[in-house]
Amino acid sequence: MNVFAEVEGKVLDALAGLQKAGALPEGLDFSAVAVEQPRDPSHGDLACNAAMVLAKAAKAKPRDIADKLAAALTADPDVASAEVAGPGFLNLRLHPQFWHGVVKAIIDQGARFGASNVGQGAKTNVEYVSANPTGPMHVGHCRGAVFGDALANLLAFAGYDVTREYYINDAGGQVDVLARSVFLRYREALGEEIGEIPAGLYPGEYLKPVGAALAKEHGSSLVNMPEERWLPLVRTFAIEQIMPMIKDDLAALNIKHDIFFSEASLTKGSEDKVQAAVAELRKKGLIYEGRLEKPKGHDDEEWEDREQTLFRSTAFGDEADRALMKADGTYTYFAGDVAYHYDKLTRGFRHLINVFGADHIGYIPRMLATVAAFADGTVERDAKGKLKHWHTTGGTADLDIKVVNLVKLFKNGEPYKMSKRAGTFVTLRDVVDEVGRDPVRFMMLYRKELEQLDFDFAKVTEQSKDNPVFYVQYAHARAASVLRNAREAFPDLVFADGGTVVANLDLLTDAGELDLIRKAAFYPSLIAGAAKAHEPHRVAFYLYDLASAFHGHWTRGNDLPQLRVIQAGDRALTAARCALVASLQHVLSSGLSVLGVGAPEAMR
RNA sequence: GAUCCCAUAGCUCAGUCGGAUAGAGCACCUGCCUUCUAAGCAGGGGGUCGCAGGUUCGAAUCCUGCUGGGAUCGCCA
Repeated sequence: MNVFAEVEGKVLDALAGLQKAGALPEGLDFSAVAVEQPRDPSHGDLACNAAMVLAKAAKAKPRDIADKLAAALTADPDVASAEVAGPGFLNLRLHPQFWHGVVKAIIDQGARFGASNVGQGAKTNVEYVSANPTGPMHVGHCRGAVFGDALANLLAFAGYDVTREYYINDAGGQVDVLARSVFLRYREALGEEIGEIPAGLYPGEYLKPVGAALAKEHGSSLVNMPEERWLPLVRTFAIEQIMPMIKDDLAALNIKHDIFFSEASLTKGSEDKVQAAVAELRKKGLIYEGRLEKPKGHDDEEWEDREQTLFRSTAFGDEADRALMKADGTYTYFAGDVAYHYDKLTRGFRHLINVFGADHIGYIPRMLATVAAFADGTVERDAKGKLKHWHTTGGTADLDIKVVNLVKLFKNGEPYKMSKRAGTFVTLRDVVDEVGRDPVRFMMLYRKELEQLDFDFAKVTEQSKDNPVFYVQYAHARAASVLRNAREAFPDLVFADGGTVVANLDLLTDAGELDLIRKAAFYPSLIAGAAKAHEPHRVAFYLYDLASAFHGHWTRGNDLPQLRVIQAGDRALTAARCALVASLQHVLSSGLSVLGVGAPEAMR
């Protein structure tokens, strides 16, 4: 049940009626007609902009249209009043019974309340984390991981068919460095004195067990092999050892991907997927042999001007065409990504979402170009040819690139500097272990993803109203607590029977109670809007607002005992209020689960 | 050099598809605990939405040009 959609339906019906009666011309575009929550409660429960957006096309004054619309809507049994205000707003008030119906719907639908079908089951791929498999995850990966996961939850809840995917960069130079580092630890494990780890190799202690495991499996058989023989072997072994570490780190954040896609697999086996993808682009006339200009702003002594295989990404708003082959004849990283995205498209995904760190912003235009090229879509540009958005439109599939900004670490307000050398390198696991999964997840989402985020180790574990995580979880626990107490006061209290409310909700007459219902009723629209915009942070802010309204109403019961949920002498009223509290608890719990944050029954 | 992001209260930030008198938290001031969890709540002061134009019934929101802060640039992944 989405009250906004429902009331919008009433408005559209009324408009159609006016057209039939000749009060409005035929052929009007109603797509801009919207029903929304007015900011000022004195403007009613819901407001509609129909008269203003239709005035021009209908060649009528907004207030005249609004007057006719108001008259038509007043006839609706759910509508208590319809008033015209301001430049032509239509302010609607609905009967309490309508709002009571929302409580019934929430309890009836339970965890499904808020779920929608805006996604229409469209196959959607969310690629996130994709950290290099060279060691445990560090704190820098945290925000993208949580964001991607919450976005995937949100989209699934809104009716998209979501696949969570991780692209393993297991083919480039970095994994060769990993293999050499592990080989050193392998020799160490066999008793060799290896001394200081040479510059350019990974010094981390976490590679010691990997080296030891390698020694256990192969004994000393690799020691005298030439590097070209042991390297591929050790590389595969190391990645097989490290990916479980990464999966463990993700599990600590409650993150589980459906697919781990190996970059190396693109060129392994019988068919070369990179070649196939490039051939596809060539068919579209987007591959050519040519030269690139030397990049500016770099002291690049190794720059070599040569003819090379290029992808014409400038056709889609990129600032330069992009190389697909290195001088040594191997593919560039980008070529692999081209093939990877081609693969995603051939797997039938309609929507692709990539979560990038802010340090990869420069990579965005070429990825948009790649997907637009394969899917015959477009990348919107302004009059000067510059990129307007970070998503493609049209075609058989689209790509949206979400960029998460930096997280600045603090401890008690003091910047917490990370340094590998000083030993204050912070792993993701360190953070989760120190503050817990819920605070990490909630705080990472309590900010628009593109904004920088301050994360204070001390503040996020504070048990006070200054900590939004605690504040929202406390509201849920408080709801659970009052329901427990109500059952104690009335041991056989029943407010709902198998999802059907049996309490008499007509007893919910207090303005604060109705306001809480109105806020809860917004949840389905909030989910749909956040999902369409790919913005999970809206859910976090909504939950904070809802929690705040609940705490406020609760405390009013201090001064006005007649507002308290549990009324010792009045079983029917207690039951009705318990139904309201239970519905709020459902919404809080649902929103928290979209964010991947726990909803505790008690805070102690 | 080029490109991108950001700019809203003293601070940290929300602001739904362009909607009415721009919101919240912190901090500051004033109140509320023999009470269903005060781990909380209510009230108050605080604004040139960076600047200048434009679009329109209406702009924090869209367009153009500036200013300030941050990031990125490769045959690296």
